[in-house]
Amino acid sequence: MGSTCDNIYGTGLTLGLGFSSTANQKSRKQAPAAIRFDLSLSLTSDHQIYDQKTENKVNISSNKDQLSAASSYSNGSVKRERDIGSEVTQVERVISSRVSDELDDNDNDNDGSNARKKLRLTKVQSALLEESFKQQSTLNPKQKQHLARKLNVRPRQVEVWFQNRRARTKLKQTEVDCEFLKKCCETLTDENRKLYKELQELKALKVAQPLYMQLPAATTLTVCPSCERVAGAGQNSSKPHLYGPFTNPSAAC
DNA sequence: AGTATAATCACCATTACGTCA
DNA sequence: GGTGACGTAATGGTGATTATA
Repeated sequence: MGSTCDNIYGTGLTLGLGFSSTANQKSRKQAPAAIRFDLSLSLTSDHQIYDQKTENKVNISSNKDQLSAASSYSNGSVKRERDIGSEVTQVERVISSRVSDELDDNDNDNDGSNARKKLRLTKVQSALLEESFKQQSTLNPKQKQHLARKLNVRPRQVEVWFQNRRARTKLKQTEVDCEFLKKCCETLTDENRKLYKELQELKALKVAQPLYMQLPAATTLTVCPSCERVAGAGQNSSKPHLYGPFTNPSAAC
């Protein structure tokens, strides 16, 4: 066991965690992780994170950028600790997460720059994720862990992939809905145009044949049950049919 | 039992990286 | 080789819900 400092802040390293120890309300998700990190982990003099509970040590770089990246990734695994329900302690999870994160950093961080590294999933990984998504679009923590192990990626990456996948699905569905509504709108506009035209024809008919005005009061315009048009006497089939009380509606068409 | 606080999660908007034409 | 468009991995913020003190 290496000699330990009282806490990580006693090392003199600037961690660059991106938040202060007084929890920022807008990023309260991050603050607790920082507090736990502070309380349960120490930085040994030989640049190792030391967990007093499990007596585990993790080699880390003193490069503040790497520490910062590891912290943000470990944050994801800390917050899921309660739901996983395994016997592994929370700190062990932090440690193991950090180990894998560190490996990831080593894989990706060749130049030691602070640039965001974007991992490209392989076709096999994407296919497996897609397959899982087909079965269910959300994963519980256990499934997430399992899938992450299977794919050899971080659980957070699986989580992110599913989140983005749901967003893509939603976007596609929105496009489909939009297209459908557009068609509905076109149909209704068409229908409206036809009805307006019929109305104009009826108005013209009313002016040309004032006889209708002399019909008994009981006379009403009726919709022809066959063609669902307003029926009119003496019209051809393409025009509205108007029939009176003594006209056989079925004969109108 | 009611309340305040913290933790977790899904969702969303946005950013930034990798690829391709 | 430079560049813009595009797909998508990753990030940060927010509201809702749940657990805990």
